[in-house]
Amino acid sequence: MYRTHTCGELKLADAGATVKLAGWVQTVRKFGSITFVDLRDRYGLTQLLFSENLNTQLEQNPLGREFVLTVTGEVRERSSKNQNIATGDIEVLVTNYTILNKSAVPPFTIQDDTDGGDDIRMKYRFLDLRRAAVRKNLELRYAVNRAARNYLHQQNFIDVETPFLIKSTPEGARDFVVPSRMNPGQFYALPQSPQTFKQLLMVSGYDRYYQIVKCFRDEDLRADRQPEFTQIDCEMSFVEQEDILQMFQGMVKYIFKEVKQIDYTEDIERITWEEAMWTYGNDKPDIRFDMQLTNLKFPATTFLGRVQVFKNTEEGGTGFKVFDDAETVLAMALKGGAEFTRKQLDELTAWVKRPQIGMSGLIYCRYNADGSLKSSVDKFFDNEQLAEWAKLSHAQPGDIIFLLAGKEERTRKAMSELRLYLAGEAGLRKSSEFKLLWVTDFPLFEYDEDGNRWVARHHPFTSPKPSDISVMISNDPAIDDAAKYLEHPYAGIKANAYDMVLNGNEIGGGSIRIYQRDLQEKMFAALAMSKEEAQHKFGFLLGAFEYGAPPHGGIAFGFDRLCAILGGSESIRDFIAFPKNNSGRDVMIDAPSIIDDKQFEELQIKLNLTKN
RNA sequence: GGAUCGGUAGUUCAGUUGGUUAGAAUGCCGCCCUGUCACGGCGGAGGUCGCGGGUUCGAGUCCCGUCCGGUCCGCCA
Repeated sequence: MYRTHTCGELKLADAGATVKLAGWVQTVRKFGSITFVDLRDRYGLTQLLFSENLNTQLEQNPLGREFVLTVTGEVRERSSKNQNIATGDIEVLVTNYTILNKSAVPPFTIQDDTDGGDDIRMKYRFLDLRRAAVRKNLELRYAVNRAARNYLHQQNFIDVETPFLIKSTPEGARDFVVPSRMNPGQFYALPQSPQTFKQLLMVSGYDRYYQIVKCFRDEDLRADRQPEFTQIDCEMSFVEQEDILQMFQGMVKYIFKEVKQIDYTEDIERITWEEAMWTYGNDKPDIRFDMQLTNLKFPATTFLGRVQVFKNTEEGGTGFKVFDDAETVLAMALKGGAEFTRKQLDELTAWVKRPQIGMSGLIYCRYNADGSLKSSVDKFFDNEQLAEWAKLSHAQPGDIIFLLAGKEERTRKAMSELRLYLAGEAGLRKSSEFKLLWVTDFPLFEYDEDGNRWVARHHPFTSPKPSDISVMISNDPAIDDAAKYLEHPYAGIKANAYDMVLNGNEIGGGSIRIYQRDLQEKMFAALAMSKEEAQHKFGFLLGAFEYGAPPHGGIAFGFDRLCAILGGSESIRDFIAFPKNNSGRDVMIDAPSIIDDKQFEELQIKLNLTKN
């Protein structure tokens, strides 16, 4: 027997007991004739005391960091206790020890505040995973997994596994493909999500399905995006949007309670996509803080019924060319911002001019504590006009108002980024505070100017809002004049889709699906997919819809991202045991890699690299 | 595909205007130490400054290219 206890469980009450422990040497503190060793395992640290009778053995078999030991000894109360660790009241007086395995000197210290950088820690991830800080993240991940399963099980969901080797349907993200040896020249694709399979399970009558499942997308990575990632994938039959929202806000609240001991009792706010874009310039707004946008000018084609503050050029304009030429002008007040120095404002201006943001400038208007207004565009606007901006953007004395002008989409995005940046700087984005939000009523279609066709904003199985189904059925999707796509009836069709947003991150998204063959065919046609193409790619689904498909809908949560946010981190890599790096590589096992000629031969594949 | 930051001792980093033998901390090795827990004290070893080219009397430092890593834009139904 290697051990009777773990390194995290011995307490003062165990004093006098003879125990065996096994674990890794964290530190050796030699002290003349006695030696202290901190022994570590998954459960904690226990101090071992080697007294002088073991010195001969220690000289012959010295201990080093990360050596694997099993020790026998007596639990004793410490003469000087350590309040910082759970086992700090006791130590184990070692009578006998065995080195089970030696260790090379690790390239970085295996401690919470390690001296290792990301690069070296990823290369030696198996050592990094020994650190309590990383282990806690994986424990949190397991807790979220357990909570989700418990909740869904209680709600009568069944976990059904779906295949990983499926058919490529190049719609949306790029597929990872796998060559088939037995079918030369043909390829499987790895699923971007089990979407069609879970819909088929609905047709099969499994009316509540879930799976915590790997999904694969061959797209560029980010701190919060990996090529293989995990979703909590769910689908239900005989449901409307409201049923789904209730069921899954219940799940998220349950996870908060189980994992973070947070009672999220308040109602989860809801906002339509259009409202979100109008108010926050973003379809996944962070609502932990206010700082709403004020639309002073906007294209007449959108947000009908809203009043523009700035006149268009045809109507005389404002005299300020930047505003007159702009499609959109947005304003946003920042609390206490009147204190900003010229240097800070210059830095903010440089910040919005970065290519990633791409604005040509930042206009500000100080609302000083004494009530006076001072703007960077004073010569174009009088005090009365500045006062109106202040009023519309709900600025108070002591605040500053920022204005951005330009093309609608870019300006919205820029202001949204500025909002998040300023809030972050002001400490309004605390990782310990959680705020959920449902975003609903997304547009069903987006217009792809290059392809002169509609593309599905969510995916092609998303149903329109019930009230928009007739609009879709009775109109031809064809567009004659690309410039006037916004006037096409399809531009206004809303999807029966919803996203769950947590602290400005999309953690889940789903929709009520199409379950009638004719509507699904109309959708494929709208996406410029021929009948033959639709039959080739999705014939199995269209066929299944003819055999009694029930109304159904579902949602998928980004499991890694949810864990990261609950753990207070920006990066999902900290919550994945063996993540990929920026270029999609696993630097520990050095994958991907070249394969043997024999493998190419079996697959009847020849390389034809066109670059390098 | 693009932007940007970084690459110097095992590790994390500093390195001034281009100028003598490239430093610190930590880790590692040796000696000392019976109550430490970030132990302490003394001593020591450890460097192809990512790689290639260029400018220069002289390059860690400047220029060009390239590789690797981080972050972001595009992309991610």
